[in-house]
Amino acid sequence: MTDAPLTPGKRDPARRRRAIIHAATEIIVADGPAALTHRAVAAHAGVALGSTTQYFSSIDELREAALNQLAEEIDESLAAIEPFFKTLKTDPTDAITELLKYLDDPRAVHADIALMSSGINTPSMQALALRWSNHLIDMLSEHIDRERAEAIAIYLDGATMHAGLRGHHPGREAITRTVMALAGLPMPPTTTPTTENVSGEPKE
Amino acid sequence: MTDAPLTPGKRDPARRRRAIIHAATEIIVADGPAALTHRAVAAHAGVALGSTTQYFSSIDELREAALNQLAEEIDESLAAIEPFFKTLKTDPTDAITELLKYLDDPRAVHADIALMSSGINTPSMQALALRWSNHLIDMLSEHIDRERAEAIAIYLDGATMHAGLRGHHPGREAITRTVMALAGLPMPPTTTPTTENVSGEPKE
DNA sequence: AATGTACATGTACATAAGTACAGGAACGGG
DNA sequence: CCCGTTCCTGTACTTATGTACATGTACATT
Repeated sequence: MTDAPLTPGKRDPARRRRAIIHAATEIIVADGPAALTHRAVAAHAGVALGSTTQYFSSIDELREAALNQLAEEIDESLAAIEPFFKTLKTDPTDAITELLKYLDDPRAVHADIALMSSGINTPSMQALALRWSNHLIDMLSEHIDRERAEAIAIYLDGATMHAGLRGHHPGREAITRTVMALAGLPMPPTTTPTTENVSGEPKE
Repeated sequence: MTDAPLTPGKRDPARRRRAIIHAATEIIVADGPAALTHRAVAAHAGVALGSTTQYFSSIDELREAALNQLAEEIDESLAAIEPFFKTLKTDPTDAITELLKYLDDPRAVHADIALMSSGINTPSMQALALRWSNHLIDMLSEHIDRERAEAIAIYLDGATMHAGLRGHHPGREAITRTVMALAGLPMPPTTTPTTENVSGEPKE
């Protein structure tokens, strides 16, 4: 379970395997699933080329293992967010704070995008790509109806893509208003007055 | 401008170039930007390998040309949708119908996803990936305020990813309700009674 | 018809990547 | 200390791909 660097030559299959998968996730997060090569993983993990082929019967299996790892991480983040949805209706502040943590985390954002990209072009990865989305919908469905839960999940997927592309998200206020609108809930009273525009007319 | 198959050996640079770009777009749409190879393009376009290297100084330039073509197509679809946004506030039916045409078109959906994927991992493609999103936001901003326009654009990006992954979109009714909620507008009166759930409580 | 130019084709070569494997090193048990 | 097993390493081979280029072909010009 330690994260110390591997000693070359030393026998430690479990840790070596983890180091290889971890290096693979970093490459995928940085450059996308298509950029994964044995040699890049070996260089990044500090192991010999042969080690990257020993634990996985093909590069596709290695990629799959790395994507599974990323999906796992996302699932854990999601589980950590879940409790905060309980107060979504009364005060969404905490739930939004947790969502922002995710959108502010480049690794999480790019991991999610890598999963979606994989699911698009690799049928066997579709289920994995949809896992976190389905999980989120299920969690939200405990508190709001399913159609709205799906709408919020879809919006957050879009927000993920935008965050990945633009390097930033729409901001706490905008996201709060959007999620509340999708949840069919009124905005909670705020201490600082909001510049809400109820009419929907353009401002300028 | 004709689309008839190319005659091998015949000299027709302009059409050949278009055929190559078109073949490249089909490969990108089908298997993603990373799957593009000169040989795949040559086979798909029915031209010699050498022809695919003649018009573009590198495979990256060919990919870029193909992605530009796809962005062009999306821009045109978007321009076709624009007029229908004028009645968004009074009756969104037509606008939603146009959006559904896009979400129901696998080529358009996968083209959009390919652009986003490229923008994620290739900085020089970011601007292109954001073009249609920005265009849509500008169009919507003519009728609703900018924050809501952005929210709708982000939701539609998410809907695009979902459509690509699941093979279907949430459905006309759900999309209509979602877009209206994001626009800050009430649902228009319907002939068939809607099963609207104003409270936001889960149904079951 | 002759001919030069621009285009098209296929081959050839260099590089990169996946994979196999032979040899060596570490570790556990005698 | 010896030895067998398991793991680690690096090299070598095969295939795929990008790219260069020599050759061939169509077509415009004369």
